Amino acid sequence: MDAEALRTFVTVAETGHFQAAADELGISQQAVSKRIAALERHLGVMLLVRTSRGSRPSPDGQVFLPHAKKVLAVVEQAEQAVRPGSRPLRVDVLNRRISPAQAVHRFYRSHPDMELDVVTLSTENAAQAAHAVLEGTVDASFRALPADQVPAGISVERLMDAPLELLVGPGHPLADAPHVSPAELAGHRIWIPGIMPGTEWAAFYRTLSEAFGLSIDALGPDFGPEALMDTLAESASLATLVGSGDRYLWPQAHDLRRIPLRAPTPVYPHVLLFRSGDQHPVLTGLRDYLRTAGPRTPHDVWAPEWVEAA
Amino acid sequence: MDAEALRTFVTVAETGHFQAAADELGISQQAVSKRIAALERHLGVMLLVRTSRGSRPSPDGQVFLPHAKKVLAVVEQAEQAVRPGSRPLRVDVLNRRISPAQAVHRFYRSHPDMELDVVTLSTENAAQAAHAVLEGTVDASFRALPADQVPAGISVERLMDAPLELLVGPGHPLADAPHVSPAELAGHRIWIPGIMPGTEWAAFYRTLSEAFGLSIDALGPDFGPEALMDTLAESASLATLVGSGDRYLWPQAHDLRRIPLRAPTPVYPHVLLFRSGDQHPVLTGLRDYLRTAGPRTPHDVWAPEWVEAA
DNA sequence: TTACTTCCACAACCAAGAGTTGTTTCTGGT
DNA sequence: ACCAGAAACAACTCTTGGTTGTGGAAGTAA
Repeated sequence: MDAEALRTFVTVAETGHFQAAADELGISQQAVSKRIAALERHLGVMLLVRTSRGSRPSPDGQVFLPHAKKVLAVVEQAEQAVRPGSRPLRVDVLNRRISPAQAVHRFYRSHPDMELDVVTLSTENAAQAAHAVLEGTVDASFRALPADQVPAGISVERLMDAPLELLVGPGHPLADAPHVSPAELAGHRIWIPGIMPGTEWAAFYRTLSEAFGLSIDALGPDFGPEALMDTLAESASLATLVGSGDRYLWPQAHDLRRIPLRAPTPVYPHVLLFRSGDQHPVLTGLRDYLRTAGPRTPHDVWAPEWVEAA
Repeated sequence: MDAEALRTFVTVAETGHFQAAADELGISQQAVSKRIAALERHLGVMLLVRTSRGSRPSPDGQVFLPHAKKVLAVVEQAEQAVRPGSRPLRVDVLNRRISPAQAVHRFYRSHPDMELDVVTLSTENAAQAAHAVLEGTVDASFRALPADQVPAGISVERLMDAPLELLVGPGHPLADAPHVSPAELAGHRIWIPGIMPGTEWAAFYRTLSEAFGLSIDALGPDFGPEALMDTLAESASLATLVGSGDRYLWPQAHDLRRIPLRAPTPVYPHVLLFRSGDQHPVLTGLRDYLRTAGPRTPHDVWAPEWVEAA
């Protein structure tokens, strides 16, 4: 029992002619004849009375007609329920303060009709996030997934390189530097509490420290960004790294300084993961937006080799 | 969008395994895989999450699952609505007194579960009744249709030969004869009021009268069977012909006599018309019943040559 | 009647689809 | 490292649904 057969029967019943139904459906009269014959054979009853001036439903056809319409309506509802774009796009971000979340927010403000939800998966690492995308728990996820860990069925697009900035208190030796190079950071203590082993951002900071000979300290409990900033503000030697687009609320209150890194500029490569072939219009809209209207990446950037090339 | 595809999806969702669904549906695992893939391609979304321990519905699949079940239920209702046997069989008879109506009545009494309606079409003749059958207005009709007038799509089965009997009043010369041959009726006036030209029974009586040299008088208005019997009872010369199984209520009250015709026995050949391939169980039941348990036809019968042979 | 038109079914053909078996890949458990 | 289970992929066959061309039945007009 095929929906097209039912649609054909309904069309013939409504037009009264096989040829008219064929025109409406864009097929030949003979195809209509075959479809009707197959449907009648399947049901075991004659649905249409053929005359030399057209066709009309037989008594059984009159009984069947409303049922056929009902089936078509229910089928339409079923397709509508899962049509790509019928529900908001679910985008996963590591946390709501980092630059991808800000970019998604900008996208939403400029496209209010594009429905989306920003969620934060409690996944261990990028590979697990990729699985969540694959399973449909979320539709897309901003991660820094190593290129050789991209599972089948997942597409990646490196849409945002977030330049790193040094965050220091007013007593720090670099507090008034207009910018600083990664190599100049060697010897300074960089403290990033709360790094969880096995995550892709742990791997990012490890690769970064190895590339420039930095000492990045991940020890100590993570009491949250406020405690971190309190500590930074009072310390003359501690510093931390943040993304230039990250949204921290109170740096001004502590007189903290953001010092851009240059020559080269280390960037955190935010890669968008999504199901290959996903046709959700908000997904394509978001990708287009970030590709064109996203923040401009400076020249002379550094990123781990293991991320997918742009 | 095929019902089988939906059924496959529902089965996989319920069993959790492609192979289990394949077993349940009686197809191969690969066929299930193809059906699901085609459905997902049609809808544009992924419905099932494949793992190494089976499959479960994705978020979109969970949304789609109840819709799929709904479609299947509505399809089942639609098929049920026109399933052969789901409505009473409509059988047309010339009128409710003649022997086919009586036989159908006996069939119904011995098979109370076989639902049927006995109707009387106001059609002109057998050819029009055949059209009514073809169009589904009725499912079957007892007629005496000439073999060369059977339209395409109509099957015929000669199920009942109704022997004719002479109906006379007590004063008629043949009133006390145990039986009479058609040839002996030559010279007697046989009066059958209400014969309508163009009907197949008019043709029957014409053929009969020509075959045996009878004078069958069709003149005069038809005041109904009661008036006919009144007239017969009072006449010493008038006679009429009735089927042996016909049900006339008051012959005894008028002291009318039924004289069987023999050597040969003229029979009215009641042929059942029905749509070729009609699978209505009551139709097959009725045909079986009449073929086996119907009234026995005497030897040495006469019938018009133009009816279909048994 | 005879032609002509309309409407649908049938026949032959062709490409796409749906089924099959055999094989591969992936994953999780031992 | 190996093995077992699950689903996908590949190659093939055969059915199906589409096409074009044609034919038959019924109404219509000359």
